[in-house]
Amino acid sequence: MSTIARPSFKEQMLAAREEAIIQNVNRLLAEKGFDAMTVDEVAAAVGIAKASLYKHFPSKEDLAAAAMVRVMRRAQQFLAGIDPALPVLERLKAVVRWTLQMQLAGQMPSLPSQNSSLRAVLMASREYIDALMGISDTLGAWIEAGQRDGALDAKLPALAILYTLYARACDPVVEFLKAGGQHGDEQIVELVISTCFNGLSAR
Amino acid sequence: MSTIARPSFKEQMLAAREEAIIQNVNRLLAEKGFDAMTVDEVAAAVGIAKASLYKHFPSKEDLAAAAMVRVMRRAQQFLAGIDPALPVLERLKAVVRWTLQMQLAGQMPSLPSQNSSLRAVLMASREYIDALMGISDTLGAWIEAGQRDGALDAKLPALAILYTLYARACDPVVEFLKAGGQHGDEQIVELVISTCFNGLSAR
DNA sequence: GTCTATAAATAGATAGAC
DNA sequence: GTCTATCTATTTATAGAC
Repeated sequence: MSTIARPSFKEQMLAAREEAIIQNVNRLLAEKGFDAMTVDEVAAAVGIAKASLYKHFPSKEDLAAAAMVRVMRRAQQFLAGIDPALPVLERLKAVVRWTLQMQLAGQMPSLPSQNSSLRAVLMASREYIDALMGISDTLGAWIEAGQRDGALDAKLPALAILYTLYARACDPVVEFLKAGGQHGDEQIVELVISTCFNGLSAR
Repeated sequence: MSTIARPSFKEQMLAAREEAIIQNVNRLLAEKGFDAMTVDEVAAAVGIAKASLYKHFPSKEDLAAAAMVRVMRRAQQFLAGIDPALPVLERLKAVVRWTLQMQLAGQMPSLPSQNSSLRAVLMASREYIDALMGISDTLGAWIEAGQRDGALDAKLPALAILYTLYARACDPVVEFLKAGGQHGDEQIVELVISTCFNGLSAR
C-alpha cells in the first residue's frame, strides 16, 4: 500500500529534480522558443549532464511537452479559482490578464506555430490534450453564456472568440510595448485587454 | 552612361535570379519560419547549388532580410495605392485585410519574435529600416488623424494601435480558423478584422 | 557565377563505467 | 541516475576547379 499511500523519499527527490528541469525548460522556451532552445542549455541550466536529462525525458520534444502540460495545468487551476459569480466578461478578462502577466514575467513558453515534430508529441500527450480540452470546455461555456446574455458579440463564432483569447498568450504587442519602455507592466496589460475586448475603433 | 541608363542583359539575368531566390525564401519563411528553414532547402527550391546562393547572399540572415525587405516594399506600394479620400478606418481595415490575405496565401514570412542573429541583420539593413519607418510614418499619421476625428479610440497610445495592427500580420487565429475548416478565407479575414477593430464585447 | 566536394561547428541522442 | 566521452546527422559556410 505504501506505493499508493505516499511517495518515498527517493520518489520525492526525483519529482523535485524533474520539477527543476521543467521549470528551466519553461523559462528557456519563453526566452528563445523551441527551435532556438538547445538540450545542452537545459542541462547546463539545471546543473546536470545532458545524458542525465535523457534519463528523465526521452527527447527534446518531450521536454517541451512537459513544460506545456505544466502551464496548462496552472491555467486550469487559475480557471478553477475564479469566482463563478463574477460576470462572464470579468472572468474572461481575468484569464487574459493572467496570460499577459505570465508573458511579461517571462514564463509563457512559446512554441513554433507551424507544423513541427513538437506538434505530434503534444497531440500524442494524453495529459496535454486533457488539459487543453478542459480549458477549452470551461472557456467555451463561458463564451456561450456571454453571447446569450449580451456581454459578448453574438455574431462571432464561439471558436473564433476562443482562439482570439488563446492568441493573447503569445501576443507580440506585449514585447513591442515592453521594449518601447514607455509603459509599465500593468499599463501594458490593461492596454491589450482593452484592444482585445473593445477593439481599436471608438465606441 | 550605360551603367546608369539601363541594366545590361547580364544584370537583368542576375536580378531575375535573385528575385527567384527571394521568392522561394519568402515562401519557405511563411511555411516553416526562419529557424526551421535551411539553406539547402532554399538552394533545392531555386534549383541551384548552395555555394551559388552564397555568391548572391552572404548568409542565411541576409537571405531572410532580403525577403523581409521585399514584403515591406510591397506593403509600401499597397499603402501608396489606397485612396486618400477614404475614411481613416476604411484605409486601416484595407491594410489589415491585405496582411491577412498574404498570410492566408502562405506568403507572409514569419520571423522569430525573440532575440536572434536575424534581428541584428534586419536592424543593420538600411533598406529594411527605411521601409519600416516609411510604413510606420504613413500608418502613424492615419492613426492620429483617426483619433482626432473620433474614428479610433483616443484613449489608446498611437503606438499601441500601430503595434496591434502589425501583430495581425502574424496572428495565429488565422491558422487556427483555417485548420478548423469551418470558414472560407474571406470569412476568416472579416472575422479577424471585426475582432481587431470592434473587439469581442458586444457594442 | 556555377558547380562538386569538404570543411567546421553544432545539434540531438547514446554507450558504458560507476 | 549520474557522469564522461562519443556517435551520427545536420547545418552553415567555403575552397577550388571550370
